[in-house]
This record gives sequence, C-alpha cells and structure tokens, in this order.
Amino acid sequence: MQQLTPMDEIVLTERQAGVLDAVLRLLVEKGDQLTMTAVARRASCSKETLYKWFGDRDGLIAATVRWQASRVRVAPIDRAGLDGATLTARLEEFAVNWLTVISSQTSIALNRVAIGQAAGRQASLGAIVLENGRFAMGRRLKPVLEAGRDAGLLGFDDTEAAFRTFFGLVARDIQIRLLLGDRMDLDPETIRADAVRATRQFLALHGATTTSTGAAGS
Amino acid sequence: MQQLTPMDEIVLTERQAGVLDAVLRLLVEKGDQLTMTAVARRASCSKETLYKWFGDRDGLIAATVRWQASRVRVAPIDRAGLDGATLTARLEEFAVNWLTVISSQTSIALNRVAIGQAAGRQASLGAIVLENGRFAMGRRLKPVLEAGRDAGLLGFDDTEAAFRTFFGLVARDIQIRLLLGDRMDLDPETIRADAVRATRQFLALHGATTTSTGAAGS
DNA sequence: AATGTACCGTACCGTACGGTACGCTTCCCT
DNA sequence: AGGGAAGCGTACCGTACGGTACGGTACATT
Repeated sequence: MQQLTPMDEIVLTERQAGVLDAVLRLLVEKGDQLTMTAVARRASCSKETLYKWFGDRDGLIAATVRWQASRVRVAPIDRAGLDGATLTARLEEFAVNWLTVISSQTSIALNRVAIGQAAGRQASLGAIVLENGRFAMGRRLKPVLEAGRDAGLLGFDDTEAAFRTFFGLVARDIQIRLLLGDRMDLDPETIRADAVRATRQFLALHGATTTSTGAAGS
Repeated sequence: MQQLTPMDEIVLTERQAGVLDAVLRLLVEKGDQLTMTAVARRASCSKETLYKWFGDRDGLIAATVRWQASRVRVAPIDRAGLDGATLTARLEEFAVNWLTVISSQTSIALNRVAIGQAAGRQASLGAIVLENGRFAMGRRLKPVLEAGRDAGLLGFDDTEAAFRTFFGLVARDIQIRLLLGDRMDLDPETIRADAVRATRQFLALHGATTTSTGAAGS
C-alpha cells in the first residue's frame, strides 16, 4: 500500500466545497445512485461546470471522498507525559473518536460507495478510504502504543499486531453491521462504554501492570 | 432483527441452481454491474426464463444470496465433553472457518453487492447476509461459549458481549480491508495463526484459568 | 461601451440495460 | 401422430443517465 494520494493539499474554492457538500448530502440520503443531474440541481450549478471542475462522475466522487477525508483529520495525540491514567485516557479517547466516525451517516455512505466501486474496475476509492481511515488511524495510534511500551506500561513485540488487536476490540461487528443496513443506535453513552471496555480488554492483554488495575474483572 | 427469511427451504431444480451458480461466478468477476443479458448468456438460458423464475433482477440476486447462504451452512458444533483442550480446539476451528469464509471471493462479492444495495431503497439483501453470516455465527458459537462457562472453563456475564469480543479478535480489520479492495493474501497458515492468536487472547480475557496457560506472553 | 470569462439552466444525444414479445426447437403426455 | 408446455435465442421497447452543446446573464477588465 505504497502511499497513494497521501494527503494532497486540496485547493477548492468556497463554491466547489459547496458542491462537494451537496454530493455528500445526496450520497447520505440517496445512496450510491446519485446522478449528475441531481447533484447539479442540489448544488444550483450546471452539469457543464461539474464536468469542467471534476472531469467525470468518478472524479466528482473521488474529490468528495478526498475532501471529506481532509476534514476529518484530527489533531495528533501527543505522547508526552505518559503515565497509566493518561495512556488509558488516550486509548479511550481514540476509541470514542473512531466509533463516532464509523457510525456516522457520512462515513457509512462513503464506505458504501467505495466498496461498491471496489467491485470490478479500478478500486481507487477503496484505496483512498482505506488510506484515510484504517491506515491513518494506525499511524496516529502507533506512536502512542510505542510510547506506552517505552514507558513500561505496555508489552508487545509487533506494533502493527497490537494496533490491529485494539482495532478489533473496538470495532468488533459494528462496522459491517452498519454497512449492511443493520439499525444500531450508537448513542454517546454506548460508545463511551464500548471504548472503556475495549481499552480495559486491551490493557488486560498487553498492559504490563495487568494485575494491579483490576482489569480482569468482568 | 426479527427473524426475517429465516432459512426457507429452497426448492430449486438443477437447472436453476446452475443459473444461480452463473450469477455467483459473474458477481465475483464482474462486480455488481452484472447484467441480465450477461447472466442469460453465461447460463445459456433466455432472459424471459430468468424473469419467469426469479421475477426481476433483485429477485435473482436475492435468490443467489439465499442459495449461497444455504450451501455454507455447516454442521453445528457439539457441546459434549468439554475440557480445556477441546474448547480451545472448538474456538480455533470456528475462527479458521470464519476467516476462511470472509476471505473467500464469493463472500466478498456477495457482501459488496448487499452493501451496495443497502444504500438507499430496501436493504433486504443486507438483512439476509447479516442473518446468514454474522448472526448465524453467533447462534452457532454461543452454545459452545455457554457450555464452556457451565464447565467452569470460561467466565462472562453476557454471552452476546463475549461472542462479539471473540468476533472482534478474529476479524479485526480484515473484512473491511478486503471489502475495500485491499489485497491481503490470507493463506491457510496465516489464517491458522490468526485463529490461534485470537483464541489465546479470548481465553486470556474470559478464561477461568487465566494464569495457568501463560496466555499473557507475547 | 466593448469584450471576455465564468457559470447557470436546459435541451439534447448516445448508449446501456431492465424488461417484454415472438419465433423456433425439444420433449412430454395421451 | 397431434397438442401443449418449457425454454432458448434474439429482436425490440422505454427509460434513465452520463456527457455535451448552447443560449442567456452577471461581472470583471480595458
């Protein structure tokens, strides 16, 4: 996965951003059968302008995905001053953030269209979504995990493997169920509880101080 | 999720099964832009017959999904004679089975089309896939988990929650990456190793004999 | 004022595809 | 043998939609 379209500075006028916003809204409500005509009408612009700006339909969708990804990018987690409580808080914060993102209507719609496009022809959208979703998460969390290990709070050999374990404990079956249309209501309290549970489980598996925090309790 | 289309006895002639097989193959290679004409040509039948048998395009795809689901159904795991080694073997077997299924081209293609259809209009395909995938797995594994608890080998309060934890430890980021077009080669050895690791982690979290098996090591 | 640019709205074109109609062959039933 | 049902192959229809062309308008530049 060799760093494709890493994070190109996206230069968009206000107007163009408005168009992509319309695409996003349409994608959420209409699913992937959004038409160029519908986009033009919703954004109050002409189809000709759409084609001039974005080339073709795939280009428009790709621009939308990239633009949304560039908006989601959050502040990096600082790895300074890591004690046990701080590490726990960082992990929980990360899990809350991640669960909030994947349960959002926008993320679901975008993942759906990327997956639909990944069937057959070029899977460029899938690569973009993966790069700005799953892999961006990995790049953000791994320094934290390694700082935790350096501080003697965590124990693992393979950072990637440790991250994937945490990923699994956080996401479980949630994303696939949402993508397949299962109605799960993830209110903030549920997300918070899930994040706490996942973090506790992760620390039970990889925490150096397994016995002290009482993490093994049900 | 109120038991929709539970497992209708599917009555299909050999010929009809052959048609659905063609749909499946076409779905795998062509993605979701399979056309009725292509199906008819591949299956050497007329479009008129297709419509007579399956109603319309959605009916054809739904029949394909249901038929494939009915084929995948495996023998239930017996819960007799559970000692530690047997439980471990059961969990590993289950994990291997699950990973093998979700990494198969057929499963990926089917999930993709169901997800694509879940965007907008009725999400019936998504419900069918969910019912025969994720939820069928739960129904299969939960008796094993509860038998393990009854035998004093496992500890948990909520069977559903325990199953979802196991699910997360097994699947991690694999399914979403495959759906988005990431090329991961899951050879049998990798799957085996993943299954062993997930089982070991699950037992470390929920096993009654946490300290004895040395599961906490890297 | 003249000219050019950007863009909106809409009409238009070509094609792909879902769905239907029809002629022909095969095979079963009696 | 005669009649009907099943089904293959193909031609056909209607429509939806991607993409293009064009007239009209607002605004900037000179």
